[in-house]
Amino acid sequence: MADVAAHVGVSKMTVSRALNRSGSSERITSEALRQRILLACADMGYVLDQTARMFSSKRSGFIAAVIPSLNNSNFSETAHGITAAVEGSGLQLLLGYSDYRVENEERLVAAMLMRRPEGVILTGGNHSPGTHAMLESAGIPVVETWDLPAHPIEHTVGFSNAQATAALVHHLHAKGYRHIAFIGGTSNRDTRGADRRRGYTEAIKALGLPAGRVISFGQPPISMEQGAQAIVQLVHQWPDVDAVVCVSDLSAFGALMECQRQGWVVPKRIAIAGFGDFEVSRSCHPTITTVAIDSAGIGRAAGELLMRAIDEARTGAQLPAETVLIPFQVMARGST
Amino acid sequence: MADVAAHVGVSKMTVSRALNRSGSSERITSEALRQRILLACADMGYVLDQTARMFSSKRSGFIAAVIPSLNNSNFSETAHGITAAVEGSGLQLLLGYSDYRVENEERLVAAMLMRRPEGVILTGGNHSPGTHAMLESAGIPVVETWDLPAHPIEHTVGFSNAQATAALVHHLHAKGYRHIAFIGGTSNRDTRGADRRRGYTEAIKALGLPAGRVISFGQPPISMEQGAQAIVQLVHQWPDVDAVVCVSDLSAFGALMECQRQGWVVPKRIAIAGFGDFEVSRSCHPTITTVAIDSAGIGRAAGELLMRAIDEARTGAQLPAETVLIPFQVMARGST
DNA sequence: TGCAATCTTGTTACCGGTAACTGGTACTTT
DNA sequence: AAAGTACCAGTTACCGGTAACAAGATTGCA
Repeated sequence: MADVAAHVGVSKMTVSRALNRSGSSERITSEALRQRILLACADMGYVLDQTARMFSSKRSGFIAAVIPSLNNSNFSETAHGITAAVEGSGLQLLLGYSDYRVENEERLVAAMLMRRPEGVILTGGNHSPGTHAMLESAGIPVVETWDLPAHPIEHTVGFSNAQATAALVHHLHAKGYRHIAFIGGTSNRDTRGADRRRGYTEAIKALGLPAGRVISFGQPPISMEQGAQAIVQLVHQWPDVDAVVCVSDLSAFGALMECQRQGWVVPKRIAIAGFGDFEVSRSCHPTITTVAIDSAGIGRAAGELLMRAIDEARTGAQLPAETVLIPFQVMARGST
Repeated sequence: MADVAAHVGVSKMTVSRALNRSGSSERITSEALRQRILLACADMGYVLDQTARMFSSKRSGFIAAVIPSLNNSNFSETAHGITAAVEGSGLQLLLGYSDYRVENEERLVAAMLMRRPEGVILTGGNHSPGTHAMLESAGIPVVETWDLPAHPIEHTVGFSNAQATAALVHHLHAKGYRHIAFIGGTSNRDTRGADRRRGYTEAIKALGLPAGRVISFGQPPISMEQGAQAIVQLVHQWPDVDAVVCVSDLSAFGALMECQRQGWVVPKRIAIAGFGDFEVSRSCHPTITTVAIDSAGIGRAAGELLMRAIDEARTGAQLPAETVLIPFQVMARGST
C-alpha cells in the first residue's frame, strides 16, 4: 500500500480511504483522486490485505456457522440462506460441521473463536458446557437455529419440531389411520429427533390412540438403510400398524423402498410420512407425505438477525434476544 | 499476552514460544516454565489471537476450497475428506460453493484470496480467465479435483469422467443391451457432465452401437425431476431404447421413479444406470447400477497434496505439478 | 472580503503477535 | 581452567493496515 501511495504521490491513509469507501455513498476521498489510486492499484497488481486490515480494524469480517452435516439438504440450504443474507456485507461465512456430535461442535467453536468471528450461528439448542462458556466469554452475538431451545443462548430462529410432528400425526388421524408408529433414532445426540418423537407421543396421547409404537435405530446421521431395517422390525413387532411417522424423509424413503421390496403396498398396507421435504420425497413413487421447512429461510433469517446484532454491538448497544418463528407446512402426498 | 507475561514475570516472547511449541517435539522453553505460563493463560482466560498471529507470522492458516454445491453428497464428501486431511495441521478450511457457475467461482476465489489462503482446491478444470489470472499471481499451490483437465493449473486429483462412463456403457453392452441412450445436461457449465457424455458417445461408437440417442435437459444442478422428464421424452423419441446411462444418480433415480409411474419395468423394459453412487441408488428398489467414486478419497488426496505443496513452498522450493489418479468402480446393481 | 463550516489529506501511534538477533548460564571438552 | 557448545530467555523491530487527531484547502454565506 505504501508503494501505491508513493506511486500516486499521496499518503498510505489516502489509499486506505480510497479503497474502503469504494462502494459506500460516503465520499471521503475526491473522486478523481480515488480513480487514480484505483488505477494505480490495478496497474501495480496490488490487492488489499484482509489479514492486516482485520487485524488493524479489530474486525475479522467472519461469521462462524456450525451445522450438523454438509450432506443434508436441509442444513446445506440453511448455509445457502446464511450466505445469501450476508452477501455484500463484506462478511464471510466460516462453515463447519459437527457430524451431530457436541464434542465436535465444541472443538469447532474453539477453533473458530480463535479467528475472532463477529458472530456465531449454531444448529439446535443442545451444546456442551464448554461451548456455552466459550460463547459466553467471547461476547459476540449468537443465533441458534432449527429449534426452539427452552433456554436459548441469545437469539433463536426456528420452529417447534414437536409441533410439526404432531401436525403430521393429526394429518394421519384425519386420513383415518389409527395405529400410528414412529421411527427415529435412539440418540440423545439429535435433539431435533428427540423433539419430533416427543411431538409424536404427545399427539398420539391427545388423540387417544394406542401408544408406545416407537422403533429406534441408532445414531445420526439418519440413513435410508436405517429406515428400511426399522420398518421390517416395526411390522413384525406390531402387525396391526397402519401408518408410520419417520424422523426424517431419508428414513421414510428407506422404509418406503423396503415396503416395495416386501410387497407391502403404500399407503394401502401402511402409510409413511417423513420430515424435511427432501427432493427424494417429491420424486419417488409414491411421493412421500412430509413436513416442509423453509431451510433456506432459516438461514436467511439467522444471517439477517446476526448482522443486525453485530451492527448493534458495534455501536455499543446490545440487541435484546429475539426469537424468529419459522412456519412449517404438512405436505400431504401419495404415501398417506 | 503482555499481561500474562507480566503476571508470570517473563517476556511476551517467552509466552509466545510456550504457546507455540506446545504440541511439537521442539523444546524451546523449559517445561516447568511452560506449565506455569499455560496455567497463567488458563487462569487469566487468555486465548491466543489467531488474527494477530497470522498477521505477524505471514501465514493465514487458511486453505480455500470451492465446490459446485454443498448439497451434493459427492462434493460434500470431498469437503469432508479435505477437512480430515488438514485436521491437526492448524489449517482451517474456507469452503465456498459456486452453484456450478464459473462467474461465481471467480467471485469466490477473489474474496478468498483477500484472506490470503495458503493454498486453493478447485473442483473441475473449467475456470474463468479471471480465476486463472488471480491464482497465477497469487503464487500459492492449486489443486484441481474431480477431473483430469487437459491443461491443469498445477496439481490434479481426479479421474476420467469419460473413461468411467465408457466403462458403464461396456457393462451395459456385456449385459446384452444394444440400444443405449444418454441423459444429461445441455450445459457447457458442467464439464464433468460433458465429459461423461463424450465417454458415452465414444464407447457407443467403439462398440458399433446405434448412436445419437442423447437427451439434454437443462442446467445443473441436476435434479431428479429432470431425469423423470427426460426418460419420458427418451422413450417416446426412440421407443426401441433398452438402456439409458444418466449423467448422475439423481437423474437416474428420477428416471427410475418415472418408469415405475409409467409402468415400465426396470430393467426388463429399460435398464437405467447412474453416476456417483449416491445413497439413494443403494437404497431404492431396484437398486441403481452406477459408478462409484471415492469422493472422500479425492478430498483427502487433494488435502494431503496441497499440504505437501504448502510445506515445499515454505522452504522456498516448489513441488512439481502432480496428478493423482483416483480409481472408479462400476457397481452393477438391480437396475441393469 | 472575512470567517466559520465542511471537506480532504497527512501524521502518528498502535493493533498483538512473531522473526531475528543478542546475551547469559550451565554443561562439555581438551 | 579456558574455550566451546547447547540451550533459554530477552530485546527490538516490524508485519500492513486503520483510528484518531491535526492541518490545510475549499466552500458558503453574511
